[in-house]
Amino acid sequence: MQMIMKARPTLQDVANLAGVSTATVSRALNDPDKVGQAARDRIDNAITVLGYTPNFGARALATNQTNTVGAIIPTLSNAMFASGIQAFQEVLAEAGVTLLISTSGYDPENELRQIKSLVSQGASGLLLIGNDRLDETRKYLATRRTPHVISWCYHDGANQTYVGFDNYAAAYDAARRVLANGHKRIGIIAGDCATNDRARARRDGAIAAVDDVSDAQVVHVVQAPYRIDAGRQACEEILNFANRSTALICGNDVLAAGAMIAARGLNLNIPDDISIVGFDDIGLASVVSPPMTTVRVPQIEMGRAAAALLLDVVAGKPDLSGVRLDTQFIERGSLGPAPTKG
Amino acid sequence: MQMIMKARPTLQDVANLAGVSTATVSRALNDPDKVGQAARDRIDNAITVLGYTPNFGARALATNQTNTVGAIIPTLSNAMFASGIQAFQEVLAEAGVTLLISTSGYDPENELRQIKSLVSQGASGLLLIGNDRLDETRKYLATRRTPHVISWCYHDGANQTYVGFDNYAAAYDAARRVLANGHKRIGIIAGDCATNDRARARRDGAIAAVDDVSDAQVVHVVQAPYRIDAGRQACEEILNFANRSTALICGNDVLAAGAMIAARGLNLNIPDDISIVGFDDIGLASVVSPPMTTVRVPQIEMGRAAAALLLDVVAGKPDLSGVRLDTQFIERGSLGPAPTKG
DNA sequence: ATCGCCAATGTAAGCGCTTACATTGCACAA
DNA sequence: TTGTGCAATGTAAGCGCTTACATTGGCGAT
Repeated sequence: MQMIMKARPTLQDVANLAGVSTATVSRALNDPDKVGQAARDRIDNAITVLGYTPNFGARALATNQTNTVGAIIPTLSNAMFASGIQAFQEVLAEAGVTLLISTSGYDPENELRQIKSLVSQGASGLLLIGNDRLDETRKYLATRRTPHVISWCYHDGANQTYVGFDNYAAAYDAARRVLANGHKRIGIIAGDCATNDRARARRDGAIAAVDDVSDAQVVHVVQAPYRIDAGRQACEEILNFANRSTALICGNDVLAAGAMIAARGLNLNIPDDISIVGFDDIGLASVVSPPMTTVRVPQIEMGRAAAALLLDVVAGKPDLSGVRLDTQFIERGSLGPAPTKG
Repeated sequence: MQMIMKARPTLQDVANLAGVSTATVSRALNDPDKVGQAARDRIDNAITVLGYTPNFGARALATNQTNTVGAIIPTLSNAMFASGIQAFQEVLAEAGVTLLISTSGYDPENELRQIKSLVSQGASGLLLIGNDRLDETRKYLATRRTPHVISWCYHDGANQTYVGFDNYAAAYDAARRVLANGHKRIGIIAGDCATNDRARARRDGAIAAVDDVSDAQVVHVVQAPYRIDAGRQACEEILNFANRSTALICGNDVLAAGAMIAARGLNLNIPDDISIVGFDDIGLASVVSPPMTTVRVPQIEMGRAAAALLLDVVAGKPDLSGVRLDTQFIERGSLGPAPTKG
């Protein structure tokens, strides 16, 4: 007895089994109302018997649409991106759109490469993070008229569709809160600013806030990649100076967590000896002790909004006004009044 | 003056501009050696002038391969998955393969739906997490002969390709270490076991270890979804009993972090009054205080290995033996000797 | 009984690419 | 000079699906 190894069944196979034409099967699949009850039943049956699944390529070719969008993010290792993307994907899935995902590792060249790859893989829209981008990338996007939305940041007026928040303003506000606690000597542990406009905006926002207060000053500004150990090391550097900062404003929670470890290592009490504030409010922030004061970023909401908007943009809806979300300063135990001079 | 809005250029357009046939252009793209220098130059030029990008659907249709694989994971919100997937994606990208991603939210029905969706979107291979799966899903995979690897767990002998670790054994080992510290009364905060074989294995492994020691016992076993607040609540429940556990073994670090908060809330000292151990060793574990004793899972390595193996499986390599990775018990401050009876 | 209309279905032409096979022409050997 | 062989290129047949257009037949109106 010979086992016939049939290849993946096609529309034609289904049509044959059901005794109808391929057109009818296609209609039964895409627009059931157009097909009679009897035929529909036979078709449904044939489909399950054969285990038929439509061929994506063929469909894409015939309809000229892929039902697929792509996202290029710096890294999934950052919890903030991960949960945002999670929300993003959920909304897409509800709309029957599939997500192609790729990471750039904060490298603009790599970002362009990934963009090209995803586009040629059929992404009909793109989610991009932040504003630091090669000119070539912008040109590519423009020439192709590739629909895209930019997230995790927000800017007015630019003819771009942003779904995000104002990193500068949020950092400015956070720094104000710190200053309101009487701190005069501020240290800043920024993220790696080279190819990261959000990190820059956060740093600059904080610096500006301090500069706006006459008797306060930024004593140290260092940069470190978003890793705990980097945060710790940066913090150790800063704290080893005489007359050190009484408050540390960090580029994100991971950095701040590293800083907290460093401070503890130096036998400093948080917040009595030194205050530390983070940014993002990832899960970790509320678990460390003391709980971390930070800036809550609406990751989930941002992901959802970005998906909704991208879907609109891809569908050619004319409204590309973007969405600006609010951040919230979350005060927890790691921020306290400036120590009174001993 | 009228602006002619040319549609996306096709191979044909490139061929016309370069004065060659489409076949030659296609060859120039896929197998440059087969094309003369002169023609190749003209083609390259035409491509950049036109801004040509190959049409994915057409290529997929013609070659019957998509260069795309899919991953269905429970959630990206869990740092462990996020960083594993990150590694997974990086390896794929190096191989020129694109990743379709989807989340199931630990729901088997949803998993099946997502699998079907990704397959029909052209995924030629799948990364799946764990072993809890609808029979229908297994059947679907088998009928279709959809290449797939299963990760985040490991089993011998089954004719499945696993890339992961033995959750049961790891939990058993962790519990042994706890017992070695003299603890006799053990509490277990397991993850949600209903549709999660890893959570079950971890719970059962820990229970078995305790059972294997004659004078120790499991005093409480509760389940909680992998969320900090759930972990805290579960812990509060457990600790409110008289004669409570002296050590808590948790289904993952997030749960353990919640437990630590609860313990602190009850004014218990960790580890003097109560020891707490987690599982996964996500970033958070080393940041909390005291630092968390946990089981390190080789997330990155697992992601990379899964990608490599999936690529092989898709390519039809016969060796589907799978990869078993080791976990490591990481002893930190949250585990201490059992308190001596006051 | 006839006609017209419309729902149900079929026919067949692509969609943009790859590739087996056919053709061309040039370098080299005899 | 005439073949030969081979690299370079062209021709054209699909890949599996959608869809505009054509066809069919049953029903109500006349």
